[in-house]
Amino acid sequence: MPELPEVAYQKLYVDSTSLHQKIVKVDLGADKIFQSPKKDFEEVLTGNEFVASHQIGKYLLMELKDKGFLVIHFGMTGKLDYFQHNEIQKHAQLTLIFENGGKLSFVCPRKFGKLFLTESIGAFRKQQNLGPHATELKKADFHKLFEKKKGSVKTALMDQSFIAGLGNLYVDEMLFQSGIHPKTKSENLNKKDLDKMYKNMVDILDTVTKCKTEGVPVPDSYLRRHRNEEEDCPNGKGKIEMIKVGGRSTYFCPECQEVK
DNA sequence: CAAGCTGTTAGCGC
DNA sequence: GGCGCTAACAGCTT
Repeated sequence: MPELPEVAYQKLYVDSTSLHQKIVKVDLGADKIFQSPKKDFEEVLTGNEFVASHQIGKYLLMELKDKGFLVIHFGMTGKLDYFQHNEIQKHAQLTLIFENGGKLSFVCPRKFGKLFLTESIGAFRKQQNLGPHATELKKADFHKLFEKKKGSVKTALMDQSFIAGLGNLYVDEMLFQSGIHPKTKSENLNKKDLDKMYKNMVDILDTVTKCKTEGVPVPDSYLRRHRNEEEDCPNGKGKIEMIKVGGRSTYFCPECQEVK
């Protein structure tokens, strides 16, 4: 589920289903999900209610009426499920039962997700060493960030302490749309490259979030739709190739994305 | 059946 | 300390 646009979608989902309802019961799943003792989650959440939610990068912070936040990191396969019936999904790791009979599960089959309790957003951001949220980053600050950055541009963009919210899929998309080879060294990027990357980052995150909430696919011009080796590049010439960068499968078009 | 996957972390080497 | 690489985590899909 989880890069910035998907988490933004989960935020809307939870805002529209689960705010301002008293939690009457808490069911807890696998130990490894919980970053504080499980009994703390039970104590803090029981009788409490969500009043708002916030997002930093790939983290969703649910603000509690009686102080603090429940923080969700979705891992690779986490998602929220709000329901009224009695069948709890198979891999639910946390289920909250509200006073009105509604229930909210954090479902996470691969158990790469994490749940935290924290007192403040600032403290949590610091603790996790999170960089600026990608869609709140100003153009000038984006340029500034790259002044001191070395190594491959793809690795830089994936680094959550550098910029929070980008992952494998949308970093590939940004670089594709910007015509930049993923192995390009950050120090070799010029002003124009950075301008393009910034514009495309904002565009892509915005467009994908909209598509997600409207339930429509992303544009066919997106690499996302053609992320297979040997597939034709949506720009017309070239075939998509796969290489490893920073240990992650990286798709790009050798015709559109030159090495610098 | 083996390999790959939207994410993160630890450990190693340079 | 920074950067690159690997393995590990766990379950489902191809």
